[in-house]
Amino acid sequence: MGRTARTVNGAYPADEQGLAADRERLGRTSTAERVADVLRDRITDGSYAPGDQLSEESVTAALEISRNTLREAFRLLAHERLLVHKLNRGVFVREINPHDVADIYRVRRMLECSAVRAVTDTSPRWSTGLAAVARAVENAEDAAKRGAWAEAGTADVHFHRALTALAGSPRINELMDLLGAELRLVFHTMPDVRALHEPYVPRNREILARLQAGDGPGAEGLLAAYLDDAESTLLEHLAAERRDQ
Amino acid sequence: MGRTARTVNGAYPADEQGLAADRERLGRTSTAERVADVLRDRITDGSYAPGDQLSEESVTAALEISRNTLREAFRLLAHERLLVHKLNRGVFVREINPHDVADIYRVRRMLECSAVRAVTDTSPRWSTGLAAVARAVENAEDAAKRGAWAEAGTADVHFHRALTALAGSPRINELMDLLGAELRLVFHTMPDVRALHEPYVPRNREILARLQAGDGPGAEGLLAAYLDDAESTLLEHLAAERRDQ
DNA sequence: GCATATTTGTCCGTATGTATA
DNA sequence: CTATACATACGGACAAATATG
Repeated sequence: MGRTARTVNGAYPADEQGLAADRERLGRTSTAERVADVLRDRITDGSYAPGDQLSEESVTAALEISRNTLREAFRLLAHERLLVHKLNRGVFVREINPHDVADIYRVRRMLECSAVRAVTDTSPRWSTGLAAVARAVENAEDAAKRGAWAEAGTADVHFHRALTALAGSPRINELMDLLGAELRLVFHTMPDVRALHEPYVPRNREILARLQAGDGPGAEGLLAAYLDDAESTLLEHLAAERRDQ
Repeated sequence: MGRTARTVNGAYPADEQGLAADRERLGRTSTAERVADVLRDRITDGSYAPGDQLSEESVTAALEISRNTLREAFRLLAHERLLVHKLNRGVFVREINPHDVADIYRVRRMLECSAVRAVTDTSPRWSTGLAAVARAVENAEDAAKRGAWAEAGTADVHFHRALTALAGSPRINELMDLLGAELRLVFHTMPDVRALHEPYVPRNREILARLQAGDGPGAEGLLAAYLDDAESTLLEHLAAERRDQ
């Protein structure tokens, strides 16, 4: 997750004028934001399942905070689409439906393909960005070798985030973080994480190779195929799960 | 603004499972959201200028609401990037800098060009979307004829929103709404709104014509040139304004 | 359908911490 | 350095909506 790159206010350092002053404040967060961090981890690691209600009373008791503070944290996570706020009923862990998955991949196709297509040569302009992509590929390969498929999934999210980061846009990076967090909600319901991630490890390596050769459009073709396949896999799984219930 | 299309929770109807139940709740909003609506209007119409602080005390007194409720509204608007939240200092109306403008246009180029390029024929698949684009063009032409340049600016925002809406993605639509609101913050500092909008009215008409002919790539070329020019104009204005101060 | 219990929505008062003149 | 103003966070209270029996 690129979340660590964000500052206290959710903005990226480049957005601010006073960089030095910003760095000084980097470690400081409000209680609500720290609470949101805790809850976000619980949600993305599956401790809270999609559809679960987070009652104000239980969470305030567990974390020893006031209701007002917790409600601010809820707002933050609702904006990240990890929680849904139902008026007078409370907040619930977001449930991703097939329509959401289709839209997430629609957006990813637009953003990732645009970013990758712009790579048209082997100039050093892309070198730092491609280094991040390469690191993600290596991490995925390493995790796959060790059979750590959850870790491979994380590396895969990093890989795609690094691809869109080639565009150099703070707003796009932030959006990709949100989409990645949403997708984790789905990944967590998948029974066989290995089958989900294994095929994509070598394909990511191929995409990287094209980019390193300065062939953005070629990489775009592979990437589009990748995204279509990944979307189909998730949608089939969701349909199967719905039949079971 | 496409804001009217959004439901209480900020999600689009298509995101939810129970559409009927959703419609029932469409009119209902929390106090915090109604407060956010009021403040949003005040910000986008310029009553609050960029950089202004919105102190909790003055706003709670004016609107007769509690600080807790106001703080929830602040969170909403901070997420829309209309306010910036500075820890222990309060909330301020967002000030857009050149770096922001460059990024906004970078994102717009990616989204709008992708959406437009996908139009490859004259099939009815695009007809409803293109009708919305056409309406925006007509509204802009009508406003220009009457010399209502602020209105023409609004129609221009609608035009571009309608272009990206061709992609059919709720998430992209929402993102464009946010970018549009941010851009209004800049538009409002421009001294000559006529010079800003007038040249683009006929260019929008041209883009529409290409799309109606099923020539998405052709429209994309015109659109890219449009966005480059608009970005340059805004950046030059911001630079000039900075010199004045 | 009704009455009750539970939970959220909203407000207030206050104590503490932080920034700025 | 002090004083002032303001934001942060807490806890209690009651109203309003919802869920449950």
